[in-house]
Amino acid sequence: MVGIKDIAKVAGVSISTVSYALNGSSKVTERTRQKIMTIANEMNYVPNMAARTLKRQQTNIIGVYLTDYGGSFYGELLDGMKKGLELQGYEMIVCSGKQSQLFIPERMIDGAIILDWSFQSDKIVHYANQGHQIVVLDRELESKNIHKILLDNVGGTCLAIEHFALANASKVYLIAGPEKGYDSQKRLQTSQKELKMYGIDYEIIQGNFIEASGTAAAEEIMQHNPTFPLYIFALNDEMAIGIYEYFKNSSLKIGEDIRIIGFDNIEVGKFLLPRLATISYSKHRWGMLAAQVIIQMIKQETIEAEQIYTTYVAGGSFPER
Amino acid sequence: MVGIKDIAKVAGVSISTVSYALNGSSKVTERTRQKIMTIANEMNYVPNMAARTLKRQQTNIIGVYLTDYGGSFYGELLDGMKKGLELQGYEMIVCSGKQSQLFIPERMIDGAIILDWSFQSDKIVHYANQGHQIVVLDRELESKNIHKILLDNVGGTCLAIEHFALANASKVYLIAGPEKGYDSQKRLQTSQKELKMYGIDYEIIQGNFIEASGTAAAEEIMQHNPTFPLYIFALNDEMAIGIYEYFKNSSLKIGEDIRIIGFDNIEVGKFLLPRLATISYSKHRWGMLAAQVIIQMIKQETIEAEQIYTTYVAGGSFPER
DNA sequence: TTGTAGGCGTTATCAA
DNA sequence: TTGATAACGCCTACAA
Repeated sequence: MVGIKDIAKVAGVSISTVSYALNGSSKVTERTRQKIMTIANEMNYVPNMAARTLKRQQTNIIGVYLTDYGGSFYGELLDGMKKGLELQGYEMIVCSGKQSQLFIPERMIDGAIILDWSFQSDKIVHYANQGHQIVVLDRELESKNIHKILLDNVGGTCLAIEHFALANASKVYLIAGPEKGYDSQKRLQTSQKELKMYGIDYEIIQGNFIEASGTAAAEEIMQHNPTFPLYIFALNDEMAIGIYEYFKNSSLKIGEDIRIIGFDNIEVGKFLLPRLATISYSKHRWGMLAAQVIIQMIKQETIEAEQIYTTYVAGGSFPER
Repeated sequence: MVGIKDIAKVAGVSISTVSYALNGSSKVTERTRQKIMTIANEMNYVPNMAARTLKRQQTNIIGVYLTDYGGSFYGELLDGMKKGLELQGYEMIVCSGKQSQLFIPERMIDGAIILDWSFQSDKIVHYANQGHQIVVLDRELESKNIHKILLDNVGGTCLAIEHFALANASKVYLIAGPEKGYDSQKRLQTSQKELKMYGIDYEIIQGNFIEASGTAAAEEIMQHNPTFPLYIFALNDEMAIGIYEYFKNSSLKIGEDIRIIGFDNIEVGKFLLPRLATISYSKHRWGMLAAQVIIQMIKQETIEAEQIYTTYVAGGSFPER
């Protein structure tokens, strides 16, 4: 492996001169710099990250933690983050799982963005207390070195319930997400509260935010001999897709007998037939914002609290009257 | 930050004793080890990755390179890789974009798995020649330190074309993927060759493997006043979904007037109405295999060439006679 | 069994 | 303007 030492030897200068030249210091003549740069290029020199990190005590890498890589949800969000980080000269790596959580105390990354309910809150707080910078997108955590950027689940849920009310639904089935999940909890709580307010009956079916659980939920509902039209609020789109799946070969028609609203506005929702009505928000902006905030934290700049707002997207799965 | 030096001070031993104890060397008494371990835990000691890497010259991290994070394609593949790597005590990070390609020469990662047509082949070869271990999933590259695990595009394409032939199609529209992409090229070439063999007429519409290009392709086809039923081979499922989108509000029905076969068997295909007929293969196995091979390369073990085989998945979008 | 010391590749301080 | 040298935190041969 070629290091600055080798370059120094070839160029006939000392290693410190090489270092200065490569790092654009004004302490070397333009001529020596040129010479050294040329040699470095010819020798395919690339600085050793470990050595540089050890000395600098920073990596310029931000770690993003996800529960898993599945689901069609993450794409836009990650693209947004990446763009935001690139703008500031930071790299992004995407991780998942317990082991890679160690990157934080190991100082492999300068900061972490977390959207991973399997990442325990006390661990996050623990790391933050040790001085690591963390942005959480999926829980409320008040602590030094932690900032949160949350989705306005309450607003989104209210929008959805409002539509059920306008449609004069007498009962709504709520397909819930994972019990530990923040977004999931928030959506469920708000749904219950709002439905009570409108005096609408409801029933909760436990799901876990993946398609299969939506299908299972639909099956469960059907076993209860429900009355039609059936009103379903799937607390995320993936489960709504699972519901479509269940009724695919049934004589019951989505948009007529079965009326569904989802949440998240994932890409494929718009390709469903009929289109899935859902709650939307800008995942791209969410990602950009998260990137911005983690950098501001690292640079010790002041940060203003932000939230991601939602809108209602109409679709044939929930016809307007 | 607490380092072995601090632990040594507290424990009243030298730093090397601490190091030995933590690394499970047999050069310390069980008692001192216990004592040191306890202290280390109490002090929340975590080894500094940069320092350790600098010394050991390896990170135990494998980098996976993707073109982007979008698309519902990657989930299973990454989960497979992660599982395979975990089994061997390696961590996985997912990267995208030019900048992060530097992780390779910087020695941030011990090896790379590439499924990213925007990663230039000559760069890959260059890195490999410098001794870096690389597995490619999206191109044919014969070189030292490079192994490839490819999808059997030829086999899959033959399966699809065979079905068009069996259906007595007289003309097939081929919706192509990105011109630079290996899988895309392979599928297109094989399609042409096979269709010629069967004496079936065809027309190529350029796409780029994303949904929108499928919709555009459908529009283009319709402007040609085609005869029905229309036979379409979408070289990946995402574009097939785009085609569904186009005909959603049309009087033409998919599975009757429009007969489609896709490629990849992505999750959502089975939720489409009618189900998308497609070419399937195990993404999970592909990921596991890639993980296995990169580790074997690092450990200098012998590796046997492998390929990922395909099967045909029937669906209402292409009714059997 | 434990301690001393040199080195991994860079950066940065201080002299020259 | 350049060069010698001491860190950064950890590992490990060698000495005690």
